[in-house]
Amino acid sequence: MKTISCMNIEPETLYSYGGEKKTYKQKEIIYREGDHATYYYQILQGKVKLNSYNEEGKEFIQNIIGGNQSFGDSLLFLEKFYVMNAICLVESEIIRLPKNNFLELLENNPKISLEMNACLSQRLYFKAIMLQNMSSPNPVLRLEGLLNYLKSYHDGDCEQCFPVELTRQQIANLTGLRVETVIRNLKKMEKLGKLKIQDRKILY
DNA sequence: TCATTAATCGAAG
DNA sequence: CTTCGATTAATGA
Repeated sequence: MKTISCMNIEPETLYSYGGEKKTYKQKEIIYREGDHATYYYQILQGKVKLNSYNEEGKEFIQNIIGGNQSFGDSLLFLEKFYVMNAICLVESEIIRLPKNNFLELLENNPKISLEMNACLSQRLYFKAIMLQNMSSPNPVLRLEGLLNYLKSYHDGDCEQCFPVELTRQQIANLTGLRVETVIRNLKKMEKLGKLKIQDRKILY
């Protein structure tokens, strides 16, 4: 399984185009739903959550991303507004580059531009798979879909040693299930030998 | 030690 | 499946 390194531009390159490093505190909001997309963001360290809320006020997490990954970039080629919020789960170091500078960077660096295409394609691909799994009425399938998705970001090739660093609540918000349902089905999957649980840590 | 947050469980709808 | 209520474990001030 190939690791998704979506995207990882050399920090030096970003700086030379006017990128600036910024440290966000835990729970700090990077941008909100409805804001204009004006920056390209790349995480150096930390964890960022992309979420939105449904009409009942329940949180739905679109994704949780970590080091060396970018976000907010899919809208840089359009004149649209964000459809989700970006919030730091922990203190994070993030480089942000103004939209126009980013586009200029791509123009001058065909190689990076190509990577960008590959990156966006890969996201579309996994989004499609996620969508299928998440629309399943079977909770085990939803969980499996999410776990496969998360694992695709992971490097190792070993069986059942990929640690899922999410709380049960986050998994619930990611799959649209309730915490209890997540817990119960995770146990069911453990019995089926699909994953292991050690000290509450999920190994997939 | 007190308070808060996360994980679990059992029972009912 | 979800909701409710209650217990227990883990973490931090």
